[in-house]
Amino acid sequence: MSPIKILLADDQQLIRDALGALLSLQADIEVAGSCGRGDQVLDLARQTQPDVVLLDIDMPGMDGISVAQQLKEQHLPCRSLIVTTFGRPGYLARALEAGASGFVVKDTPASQLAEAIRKIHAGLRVVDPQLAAESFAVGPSPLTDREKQVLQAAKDGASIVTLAAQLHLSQGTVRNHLSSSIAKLNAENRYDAAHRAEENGWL
Amino acid sequence: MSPIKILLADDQQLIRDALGALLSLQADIEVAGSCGRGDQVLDLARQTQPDVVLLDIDMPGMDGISVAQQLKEQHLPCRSLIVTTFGRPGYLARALEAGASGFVVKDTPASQLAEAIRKIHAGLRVVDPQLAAESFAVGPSPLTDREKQVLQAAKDGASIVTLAAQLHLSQGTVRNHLSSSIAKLNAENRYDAAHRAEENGWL
DNA sequence: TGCAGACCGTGACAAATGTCAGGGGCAGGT
DNA sequence: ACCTGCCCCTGACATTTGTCACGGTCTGCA
Repeated sequence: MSPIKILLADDQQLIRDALGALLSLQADIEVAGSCGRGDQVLDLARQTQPDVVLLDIDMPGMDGISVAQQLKEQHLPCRSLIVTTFGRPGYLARALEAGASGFVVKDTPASQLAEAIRKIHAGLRVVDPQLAAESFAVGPSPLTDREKQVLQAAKDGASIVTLAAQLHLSQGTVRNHLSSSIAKLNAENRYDAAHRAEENGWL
Repeated sequence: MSPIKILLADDQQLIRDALGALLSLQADIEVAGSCGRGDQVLDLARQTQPDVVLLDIDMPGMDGISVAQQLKEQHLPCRSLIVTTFGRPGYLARALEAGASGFVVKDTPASQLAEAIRKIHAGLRVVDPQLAAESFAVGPSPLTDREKQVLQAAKDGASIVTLAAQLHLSQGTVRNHLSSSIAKLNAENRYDAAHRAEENGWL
């Protein structure tokens, strides 16, 4: 039987190298390539024809979930597995919608990662069980697109005028969006709201 | 020559396992143990007597910098190397003050990590050059202890009354500390200030 | 066609926040 | 003994922010 060819995408080179070393120890897994930018994955996948692509979420160029979606849409003959630091419910939901075949956090034991890759290669789906439960408990995002945008922009501590300028909106509108976000998330203020939304992976 | 014995401390098990696999490939390096909590490192170091301890900063129980300090203070016969995701100038300064022998970010190539371990074992210091430059450019933290505390507490979006209660201070005092922090950091408001302070590793 | 929901904007109000000018206490250094 | 710097508190003030009520546009759906 030929080995499972995988591709590694993570923005930290040490992690790429380390995961590569780890997975190469498995007799039935072969690392076909790796890169540190989301927008390089597609080209690399076309060149190397991997069976499974391991994707981090936080990457420059393009985030891992979008990459999974692109791989799906462009009918690349591979499946994707999200491997991320942050077990945020919203990420899981979005990843599955985007067509990812699996979702594990970076805190799982190495043996389970290899197992996950095999399962995905076999056509199964793999989802971190604890995260799945959390995801159901939290439910879907209550935020509208605009609210997401303003929270996204507010997260770093910009003032209203800055936000309004950035989004080409009036100050009043920005404040209304923020106000409704705050209400929906039971937050104390917009920063609290941005914080909570981010924790759930809704940004 | 006997191999260099190392200890791995990182909160994410997959990273521990992967780094272990990676470093075990080096003929002159041997992984003596690993753990995921800062407050377990000391005991483990006493048991396993490693030459070099690789420490992540973000860990439950105790952060990696404090662990390095403890190792130093208790005269354990080992040196410590901080291996972190975040290349923040303030972290570097604090790590060196705490007695760490090296500081690298997680996106250095694997070969350099092994080299860093060898150098540290040989008694040299290893510091990410780019980060060192940044550290000089940024300079030391301008914040007083109290200012650090209030920014720390403000970071997650709590209101003033909540902050005041947490720190057992009056609201006016909290606002004064925040105000001076904002001024020192050229920030727009306290969240912006907290954000900037965190980017520099001053929290 | 009408309705609901999301979007954009305005204006007004109350509350929270940032700023400033004080005052006093307590440590460390000259 | 004096000064300086940091801490703690107070009170007053202007600005920012959060909330609300309102009117308008557009889209999708029944």
